[in-house]
Amino acid sequence: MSALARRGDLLRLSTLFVRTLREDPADAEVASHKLLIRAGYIRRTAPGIYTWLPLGLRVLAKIEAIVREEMQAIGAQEVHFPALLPREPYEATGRWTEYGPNLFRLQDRKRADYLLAPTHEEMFTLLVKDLYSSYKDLPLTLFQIQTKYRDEARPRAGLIRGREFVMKDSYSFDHTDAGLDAAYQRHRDAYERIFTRLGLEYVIVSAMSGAMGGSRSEEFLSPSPIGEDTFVRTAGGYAANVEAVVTPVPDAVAYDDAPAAHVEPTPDAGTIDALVALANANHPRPDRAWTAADTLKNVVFAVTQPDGTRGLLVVGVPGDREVDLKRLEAALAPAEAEPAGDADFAKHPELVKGYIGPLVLGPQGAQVTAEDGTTSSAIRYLLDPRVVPGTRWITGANVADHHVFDLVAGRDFAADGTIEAAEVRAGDLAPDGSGPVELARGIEMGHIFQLGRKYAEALGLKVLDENGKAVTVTMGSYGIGVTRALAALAEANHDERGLAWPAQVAPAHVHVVATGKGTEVFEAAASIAEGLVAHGVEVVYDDRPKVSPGVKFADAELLGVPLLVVVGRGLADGVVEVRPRAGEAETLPVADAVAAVTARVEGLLA
RNA sequence: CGGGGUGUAGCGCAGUUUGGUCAGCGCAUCCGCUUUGGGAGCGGAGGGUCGCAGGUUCGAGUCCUGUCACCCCGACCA
Repeated sequence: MSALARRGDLLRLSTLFVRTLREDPADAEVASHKLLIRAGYIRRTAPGIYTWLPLGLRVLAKIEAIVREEMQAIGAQEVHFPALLPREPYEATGRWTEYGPNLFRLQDRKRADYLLAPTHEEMFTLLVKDLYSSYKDLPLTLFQIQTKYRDEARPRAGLIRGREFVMKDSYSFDHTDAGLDAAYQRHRDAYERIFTRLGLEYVIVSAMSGAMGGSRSEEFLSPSPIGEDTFVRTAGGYAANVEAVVTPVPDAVAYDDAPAAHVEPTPDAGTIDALVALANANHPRPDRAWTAADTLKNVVFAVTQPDGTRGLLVVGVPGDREVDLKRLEAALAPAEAEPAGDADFAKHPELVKGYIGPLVLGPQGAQVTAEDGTTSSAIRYLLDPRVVPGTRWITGANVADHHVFDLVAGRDFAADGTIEAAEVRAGDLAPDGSGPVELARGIEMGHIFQLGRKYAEALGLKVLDENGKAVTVTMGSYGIGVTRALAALAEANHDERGLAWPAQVAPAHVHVVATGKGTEVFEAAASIAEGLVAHGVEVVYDDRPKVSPGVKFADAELLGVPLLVVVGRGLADGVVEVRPRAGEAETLPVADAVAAVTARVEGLLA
């Protein structure tokens, strides 16, 4: 069966609402942004907010159609919520406040609070609660393709990160964990089909479910240097967002022969570099030189919990690594962390800047007793997983200008736990044993995760099970950034001349150019264009009469329609040219043009 | 929120240091003629309260004060 419709669309450039620009817009940095503006697909309306012109809207609709088909294929049913929502449901889950300044808020004439939805978990949950009450109704998967609003602090890169964007979000509802697993896997498979059909290279990386409180979570990234996400992968198949990378834990080391810890004067060694230099000068190792990796760096952060309480956290990492704030926050979510300020240090005189060591931290430091009788460290101390028992360190002695040497983990100090906060570097070993990782960047186009019962609990979504007992429903949440996928497609499919869409999402299949003077070329070109349309092919026809060939070719390359048909000087010999957007031209007899080009289009869509 | 930068015609820019033929250039648009296989030529035309508000001055894109907006780099997310 042909992928073509019964009749295609004919877009005449003489009347199509488009104006191409010869120069890049000044405010665009990335290729997709520049080209989508230059080719007349979108126009900027406000920061991070874009108007869709006919060509852009056609591409968007094709992407949506593919997403919709594949969602329906896994049994998901489409619904559509308002983008404008009342405050109450978001109040119930705490997100009215938790979402913070990223939430677009407004009031109606009665001063009632509303919001422009950044995502619709609450609404889906409440809708199912409204209609369903039995396990027999489950499993259920609902989805919508909706415009979402987030008042991003910094919109960037055109469609890559906008304040208004189109997202497909779906939610699965099950009463068993096994059901959730199955729904998750169905979505994962569907996403693979979607991105394959879009003609987009993708990498599935494990992700942090973070604040959403789920268990399993993966992201679909389009590898691209302009992507905002950093991920790691190995030749052996491991792939993870840097935030989710797990550090392999080394074996514990025997320390029977380790000398006792000893404090040494280290004047002006407040930095790791200075410390290493000084250690090598004054306390050389017999076997090799000291390196930064022999030092234990203790970095102080202020951590703010969602309820507003603030406390100090010290993270201990090998001195050759920085603490990656993104990884730290991902590990601490939903709490937020920031480097400790002068005020924090002032409250804790035991923290001597540049000379902080484990002996005043965590279990070694002061303890506080909570109302319920449990005790915890006054200054929480978490270690990098590499700091295993038996490892020896040079680290701060908590006295200005002094460090302690041969401080042995497990013998001389302990911590309140470990944390994945150290930076990930190329060459680090993957946790699954598949070898060293490489780092790359990608555009996050999709995210699937097992939400669990968080929203169902908060909003009281329960069903009666086989025993007539009310059980809380478990949910999965699955998103695809539709407008972002369009931008990722533009990023992945362009050259210096313009866009180059895969046929499945291109605004049209064929771009017919009539060049030359005289009415014959235009009559022949129009006849071919109409013939193609009659066969179901979507055609852009450049019928502009007084436009030079150079302009027409340049516009064709800018617009990025996959096949170009040139009707011009060859007409005298009874031939026209066909050439792919990035490929060699070949000539065809005029009489065969419609059939041959139609066949090529069908080949591209297959 | 921290750092950097920019606001002059639909788009891209010059002019601001050194107040006074400074309201300009290219692209785009409109009219006429020519041109028609790689962003054409000639002639003509329309279009800007120089981000906004005060101030200095005989005179302000130009100097002063304030203010707003936007873009880029870092902390958040589809």
